[in-house]
Amino acid sequence: MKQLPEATNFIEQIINDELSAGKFESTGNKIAVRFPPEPNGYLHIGHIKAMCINFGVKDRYHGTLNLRMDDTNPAKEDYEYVDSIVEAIKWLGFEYDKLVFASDYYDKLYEIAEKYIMDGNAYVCDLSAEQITATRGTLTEAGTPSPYRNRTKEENLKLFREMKAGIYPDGSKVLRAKIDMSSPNLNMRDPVIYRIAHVPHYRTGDKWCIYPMYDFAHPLSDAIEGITHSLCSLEFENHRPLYDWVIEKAGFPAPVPRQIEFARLNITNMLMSKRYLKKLVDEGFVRGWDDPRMPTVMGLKNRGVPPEALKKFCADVGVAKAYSIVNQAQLDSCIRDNLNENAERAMAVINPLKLTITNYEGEEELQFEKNPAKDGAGERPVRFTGSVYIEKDDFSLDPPPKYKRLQKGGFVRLKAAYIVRCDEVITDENGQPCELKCTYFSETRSGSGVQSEIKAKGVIQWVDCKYGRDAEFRQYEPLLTDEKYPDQDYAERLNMNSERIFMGKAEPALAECEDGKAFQLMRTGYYKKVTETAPDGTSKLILSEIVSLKDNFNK
RNA sequence: UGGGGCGUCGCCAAGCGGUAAGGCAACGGACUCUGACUCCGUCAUUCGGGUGUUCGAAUCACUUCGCCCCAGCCA
Repeated sequence: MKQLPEATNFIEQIINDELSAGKFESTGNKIAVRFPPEPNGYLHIGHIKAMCINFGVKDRYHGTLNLRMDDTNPAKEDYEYVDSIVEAIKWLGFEYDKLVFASDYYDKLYEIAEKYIMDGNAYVCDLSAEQITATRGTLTEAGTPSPYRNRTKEENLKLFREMKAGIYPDGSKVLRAKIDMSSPNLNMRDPVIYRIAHVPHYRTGDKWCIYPMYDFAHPLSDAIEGITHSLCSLEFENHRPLYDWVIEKAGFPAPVPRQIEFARLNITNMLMSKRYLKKLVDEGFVRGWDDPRMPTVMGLKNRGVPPEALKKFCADVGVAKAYSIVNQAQLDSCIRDNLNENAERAMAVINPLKLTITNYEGEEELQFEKNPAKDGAGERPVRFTGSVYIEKDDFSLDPPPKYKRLQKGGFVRLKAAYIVRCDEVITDENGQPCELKCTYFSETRSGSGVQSEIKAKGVIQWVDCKYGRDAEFRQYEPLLTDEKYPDQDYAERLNMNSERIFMGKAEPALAECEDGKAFQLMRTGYYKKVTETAPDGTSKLILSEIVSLKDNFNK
């Protein structure tokens, strides 16, 4: 036996233990997992954790992973979602072995259901949904057996075939597993395993009018595919006895798949339930499932978050069984960390304030370092004419203690250019500064290496008035702080500006680079550049926020 | 109330009877043509509480408290 990989979480530890105990010797010690989303919505960051766990096991053990569409509820599922799921996984860079569908197994599942009937493990029940609920008992009281529980195999088989043939209306009959109506586990009290639904399925059309339930289809799909480990979230713990029962009664040979549960991902300020995400889309609070404010994979992608940052985040967060809510700061940190390495630096001002150098004439080309965090990133030219826009925040009429940027009579360095002194502040009718008149010191030219008497504590970014371009800045607020908020607060929060738009100035380099590229705007944050072309052919430069820079301005 | 789980630093999380890893956050300090980054340092005598077993416990036993999940013909 080859050496086992070092386990990075409790699931891998279990697998290692099983491997060393020889559990999978009969199947060549092959580990097989699956990722089983239901194609009824878009994948979100919570799914990324599940994928990291599953693909992680696949990679560590050189096993296989099936991407399985868990499509057993025709009322909710569609190709739109399967396409989006495949696209999301591809973007994340995960590679699965096979794309399969639970609906591929409908025939086999049906056969197994007939076997259950012949083995006396299932029966057709005529009780209504309400009656089934009423006779299921409570947490403390046993359920009462259905009057149809002891139908003969022949009768059950005939009825089940008739259900399949479509002669009964929706809800009139179901196939139930015959287990134990007094089990303390409600899932074992004769759960429904097949229901009638005269609803066309997006893949099988109207071939079927009876559909298997999750508790029946999922374990059997796992068994059919030879899955060794079926990893799912904590809420399925109560289903595990049923999972095992279903496979056992179907008669699959060992080794049989084992279900292992882990805690799902929660992040502060991030909505992680399909129900609410769908509400945001349906009620028009966002532009779609892939809106950059959405925690969906495609939303994150559009936001400009690198997939590697998401994987790093999942690795950092780990896998355990304890309920947890991770601070969003942890995600942001992973995103910044990645972008710090990979994003070029650029200058852009969101709230422009004009700064005119009174003693500068002509124009010149200066060099701007592309990325000081990355060796060999090099420099690129920036044009400078002595008339620039700076960020309003980078000037203060009434500077707090330790203020390092520009104030009247003070000095500051224009990044990659010169140190300037503010001589005069021109204010508007409200007393707000609208233009600064400054003096520059030629010996302080960036990169000149000249030692000057003139010193500046701060360095600020700027955009040249002549060469700068108009740009639209989009910044985002969390859509919701907690999905458990009552609906009232929820609506209020949605009404606040989750997307703020500013018109500002950006240096030409930003307009000229390729779309989708991430930049760090000096002192501001990481932004993704996109160009939007209007129907009339005019295009606008948009810089949308990925994550803001950490700032210690107030220390 | 029955059953199934979980409780280790502000937030995640290692630990598996031999004397509390790591990450995020925070806080000092250095560096800096980004108040970013980087770098150095600080940050659990204690593992929900109690009681036992043991030379020795976060790890075992008992007990107690708290939180989560389950009564869909959803997954």
